[in-house]
Amino acid sequence: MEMSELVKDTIRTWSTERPDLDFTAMSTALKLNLLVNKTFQSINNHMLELGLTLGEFDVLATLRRHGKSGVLMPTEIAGFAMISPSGLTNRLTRLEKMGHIDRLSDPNDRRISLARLTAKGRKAADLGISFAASHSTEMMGRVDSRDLAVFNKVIEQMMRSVEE
Amino acid sequence: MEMSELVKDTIRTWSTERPDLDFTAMSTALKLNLLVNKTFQSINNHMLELGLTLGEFDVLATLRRHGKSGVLMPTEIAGFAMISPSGLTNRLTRLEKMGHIDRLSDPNDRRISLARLTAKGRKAADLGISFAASHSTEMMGRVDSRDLAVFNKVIEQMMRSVEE
DNA sequence: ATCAAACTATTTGATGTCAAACTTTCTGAT
DNA sequence: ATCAGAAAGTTTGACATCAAATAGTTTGAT
Repeated sequence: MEMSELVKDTIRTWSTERPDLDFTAMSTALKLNLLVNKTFQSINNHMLELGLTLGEFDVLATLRRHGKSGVLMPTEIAGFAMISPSGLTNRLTRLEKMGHIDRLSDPNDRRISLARLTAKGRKAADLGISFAASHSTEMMGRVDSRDLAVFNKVIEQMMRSVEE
Repeated sequence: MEMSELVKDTIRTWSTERPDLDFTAMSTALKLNLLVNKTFQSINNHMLELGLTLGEFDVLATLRRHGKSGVLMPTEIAGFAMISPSGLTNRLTRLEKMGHIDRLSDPNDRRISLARLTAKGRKAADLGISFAASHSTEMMGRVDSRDLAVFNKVIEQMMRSVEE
C-alpha cells in the first residue's frame, strides 16, 4: 500500500469512528513519520552494502567529522549519536572487530578508552557521507526552493514546540 | 544539546571536512529525522503511562478504527502497522495477556486466528488516539496555515520521490 | 479427485538496543 | 592526605524486532 494512501485510509477511518476529534494535524504527522521511516530504510540498506548499520556509520561519521585526528571519547560520541552508553560500547566493539576503529587509552585519565578511526573506517565514513548527502539532495531535487525555505521554517517551529 | 544546534554543528563540521559535498538538503533531512524521533519518544512515553508501547497501541488503533466489530486477521493488521509477521504475533500475545484483545478462529478458514478488541482494549485505543491527535495539533499550533499547506505539499513531493 | 503451490500464523535463532548494577578512576571538600 | 561522591565505560538481564524455517490449511490447475 502506498504511503499517501495509507495515511488517507487511516484518517478516513478514524474520522468515521471518532468524529469528535480533529485529525488534520495528525495527518501531517503520519506522513512525516512514514517519510522518515522510509528514508531510514533506504539509507540503511545502502549502508549495509558497505557492511555497516546506519547506527555504526553514525559513529564513524561522528569521528570523521571531528578533525583529522579522528579521536573521541565514548561519552562524546554517545552525545552526538544519541545512543545509550551500553549501546555505544557494543557498536564500538563491533566496529573494532571490523577494523574500522581502534582504541587507545587516555594518558591523562585512565577511565577513558578513546576511539580512533582507522584508514579503513575513514574510507567507509567518506563513502557513506557521500551517499547520504546525495540521497537527501535527490529526495528534494524536485521541490521548489521557495517551498523548501518555508518547509525548513516550519520544521524549526515544530522543533521548538516539541522541545518545550 | 538542542536539536537545531546539533544539526548546525553536524553540517558545519562536515562542511569543513568535506567541502566537495553539498549538505544543504542533508541539513533539512537531519532536522526532519530529529523531529520525528523526538515526537516518537514523546508519544511513546505517554503511551507507556497507559501501559502500552506505541507499537502495541498501533495494533489496538488499527482494530479500533476498523468498524464496530473490531475484528481483523493478523495479516491485515501487519499490513497497516508495517511490522513483520513474527513481530505481530508477539504483540498480539502481549496484548492478549493484558486483556486488550482476545482471539477467535475464523469458521471459514482454519489458518486464521482473528484478533478482536475487548472493551478494555477499546478504551485504551480511544484514550491513546485522543492524545495522539491533540499532540499533533499542539505541535503545529503555532504554524501559519498557509505555511502548513506548503509543508504538506512538500512532504507529498518527497514521498513520491522516495517511493520510486 | 489429486497434489503442487500459495497462504496464514507461529516458532526459532540472532541482533541491536536499553536500564540498572557494577568497577575503576578521578575530583573536590575538608 | 583522606575520602565521599561524581564520572567513564562495561557487564548483565530483559526486550522488541526481524529473517528464515516450520506446520497446518486452502486454492487452483489438471
